[in-house]
Amino acid sequence: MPSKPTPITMDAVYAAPGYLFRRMQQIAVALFVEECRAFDLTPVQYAALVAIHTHPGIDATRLSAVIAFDRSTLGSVIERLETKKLIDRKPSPEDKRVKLLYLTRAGAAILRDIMPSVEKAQVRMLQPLKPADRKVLLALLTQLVDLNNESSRVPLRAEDALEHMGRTG
Amino acid sequence: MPSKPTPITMDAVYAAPGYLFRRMQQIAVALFVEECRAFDLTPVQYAALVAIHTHPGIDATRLSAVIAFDRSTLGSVIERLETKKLIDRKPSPEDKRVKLLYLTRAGAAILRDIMPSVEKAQVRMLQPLKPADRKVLLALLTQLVDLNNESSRVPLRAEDALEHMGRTG
DNA sequence: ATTTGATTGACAGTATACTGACAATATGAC
DNA sequence: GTCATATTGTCAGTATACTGTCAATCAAAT
Repeated sequence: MPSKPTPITMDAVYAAPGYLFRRMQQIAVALFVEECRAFDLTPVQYAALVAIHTHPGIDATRLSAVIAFDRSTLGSVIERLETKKLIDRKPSPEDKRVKLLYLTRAGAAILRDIMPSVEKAQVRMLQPLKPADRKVLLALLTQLVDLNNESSRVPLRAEDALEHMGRTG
Repeated sequence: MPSKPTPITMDAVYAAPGYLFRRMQQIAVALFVEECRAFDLTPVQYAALVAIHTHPGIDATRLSAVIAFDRSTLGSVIERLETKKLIDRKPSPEDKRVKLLYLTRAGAAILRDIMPSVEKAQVRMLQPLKPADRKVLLALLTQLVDLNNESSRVPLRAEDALEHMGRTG
């Protein structure tokens, strides 16, 4: 027999995981921006800086794999970081297509200084839950993101994305 | 004594709730778009259609409160829905500033037809988890979004947002 | 060596998001 | 009735996201 049609109600929207993830993401960004206002860095820019810090001399394509951000989007992010003089872009001697990314002194400094604020924002996101529940949510969310990795447009390719990079960096 | 500085590693980024929420939101959108490709509707457009369906004659400001979307953003969303002839915008007889929103026949039809695909996408998002874990995650996420409501730029104001609407709609 | 195919960074186009501002309009105080 | 204030929709500006395309370049096959 045919299954009954889903009722069209706002409650169905409010209870949909997709809606909840969207809301939570917006809340997360709002808290991050609020805590880090003094540094004028967005969550994306912050993640890019961390990745360049831990992988000096990475190129844009590999950076996009390491933080799972869209390659096209990353272009403008990198441009903004360069304008703010937080990173340097140097042409690769081995591959004329590639531009290698490095933190400037200012970039390394802002990254060091922003950490406590970033921490505060991350704590605030889960603060309303009981400590035990925070752990459960975080564990399940980590699992879910990992298991859904291939469903995203830009799957995360953490360290293995760097296998083919030069050994000099 | 001073607390030790947070180490700057990618693992810290990968484990940060804000990063996980961003990833999961991107995955959720990708799955929604994939399942609903035939209807050419985004998650945001879908939510707006549902809200207009359940609140015919709502105006843009109240719509933004009911689905917790930014008022500025909603302007272009409404415009796109109008271009697709899924909604009508009629001036309010009571308030010359206000434009009231209604589903067209095509809008009501697409909403009815898209429901199974939306359902499928929502199921797929949590599919990788064990059934019991899905419930736990959804419950905690619902709680967290609710408790963080005031931290978002556009807090959700569900039904009470409609208290001051005309009784005619 | 030349051709084929893949990769890199860039760009154009669309769609959320948020900030801050604005004119038109409505509401309340007086 | 008038003035101060608030609200509505709109717009400009910035920042992700994703799609698709492109020239330059590289790598691999022959």
